[in-house]
Amino acid sequence: MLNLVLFQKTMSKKEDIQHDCEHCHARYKSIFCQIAPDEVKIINENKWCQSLEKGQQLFAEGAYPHGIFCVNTGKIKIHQMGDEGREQIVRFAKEGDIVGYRAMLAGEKYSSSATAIDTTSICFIPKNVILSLIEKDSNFSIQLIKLLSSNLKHAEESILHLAQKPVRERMAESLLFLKEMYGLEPDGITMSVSLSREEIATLVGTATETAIRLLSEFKSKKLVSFEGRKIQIIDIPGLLKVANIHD
Amino acid sequence: MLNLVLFQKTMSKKEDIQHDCEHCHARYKSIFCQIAPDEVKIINENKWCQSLEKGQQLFAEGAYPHGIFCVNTGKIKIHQMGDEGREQIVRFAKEGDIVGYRAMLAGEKYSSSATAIDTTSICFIPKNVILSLIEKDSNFSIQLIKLLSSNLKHAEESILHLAQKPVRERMAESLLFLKEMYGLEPDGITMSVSLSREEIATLVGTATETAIRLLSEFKSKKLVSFEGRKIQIIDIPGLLKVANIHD
DNA sequence: TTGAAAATATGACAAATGTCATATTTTGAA
DNA sequence: TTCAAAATATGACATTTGTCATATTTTCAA
Repeated sequence: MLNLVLFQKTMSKKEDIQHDCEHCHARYKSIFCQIAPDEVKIINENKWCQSLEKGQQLFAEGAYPHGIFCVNTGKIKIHQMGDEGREQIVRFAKEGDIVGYRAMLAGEKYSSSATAIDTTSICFIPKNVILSLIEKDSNFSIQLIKLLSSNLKHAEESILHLAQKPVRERMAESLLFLKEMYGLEPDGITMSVSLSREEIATLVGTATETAIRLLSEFKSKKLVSFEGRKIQIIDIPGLLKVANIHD
Repeated sequence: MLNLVLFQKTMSKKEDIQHDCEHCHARYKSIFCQIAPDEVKIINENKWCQSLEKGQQLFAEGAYPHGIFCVNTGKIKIHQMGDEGREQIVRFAKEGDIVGYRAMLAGEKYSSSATAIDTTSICFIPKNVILSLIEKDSNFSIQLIKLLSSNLKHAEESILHLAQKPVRERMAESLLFLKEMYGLEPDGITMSVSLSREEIATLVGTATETAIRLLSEFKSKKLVSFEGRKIQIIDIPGLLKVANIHD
């Protein structure tokens, strides 16, 4: 227990507010949506909340996981470092998503890093709490299994697309994906997520210059418009066509 | 039950031998290695064994899963169809591996197809048996979770490599991967798995001609040698170097 | 505000990879 | 065995994509 207290002290900052899991809006959207009230209470008593500024790292490749993170509000990117020191984004997380669970469940070091791409509030839930929940609640296990299955499906789709689709198609697809993932601002066209050209490039799997050129091309073709990092989705059918997505 | 009997009749062929799960060599290597004897009995009574010739398809993208397949002996490729009708291999399975579980657990249609790449013997285990096992045995759930985690880790590594490594590096890496996955023949150098150049290309994520050229290059550099589809691994340190793999 | 650093943009070019055409070899069925 | 079809191999070339150089713009701290 002493360890945990020390750990919490290290992680906490003055501004961090400890939320109440029972009424947590993020929990209803998460894998914890169906667990018993008793279990919610246990999580509530053992969890630890933390705020992250945009750009702040949650965990790093190679470190050992001590629990999982549940995103309360905000946006997280999961990324890996390639040979030439070039980052590759492999997944995103938003409200209700959990992060850092793959390595913890496998009992391995993190194979990816996680970094906030917006102001983010997360809760940390210690490993022993999760493991005992798996033991007690088979429905929770099924939620976890479905989550992993969904991630695996998306990852295998990415493999297919990286191997076979040209960069232009992947760029259009990535823009549509970001729109689905994080939605639009109240104006109905501006994407809620704001990424640098370099980050977009590492998501698409291309050079930063190529990403910039393609975005400019899409702008001139009136598929999107942008002012700096604020990107507006103008022509969804057009983007679907460029992405070579039909049905 | 009638449905199941009909299904089994459709799947079975005269030559198919019904193995005994209790002493199954493949089970010891599988996610079923730790389950209780009672559960083994239930699986044994409900499973159905089937033989597949090289090239025979086990299931197809878009179909609905009714259970999972456990590989007894042989080799299976998991592949997806791309836009231009080009196949992409996303995973392999061997003795003790289970196949077709991702879609079944997620309650979705298959997102990939599975095809034997060698004479293969598999056992089919109905969905209800697996689901009740998850419910009863949390240790089994953990095995499943670890399996999915491992697949996800490999998939995300593939994403990184497809996005960032040149084809030559990926080819060397794929050859080393196949050697690890399926091992070598008794001579200690010939790879046990036999794939067409086209299949190797769809694993590496490149054009068939490029795959052929790279293999010829590796042969001339004495990294490998081959006679048709029988590939010998000659220089492992050399291949590791070409693959840009260090530590 | 101002200036340096970072991010974005664009051109010119190089390199990697894919495509097409066409041999050559291998395979498998008649 | 024999022949046609499929697989493998190779050259020539086109295309895509990446790299490098260099502007231009934006950002942010002093």
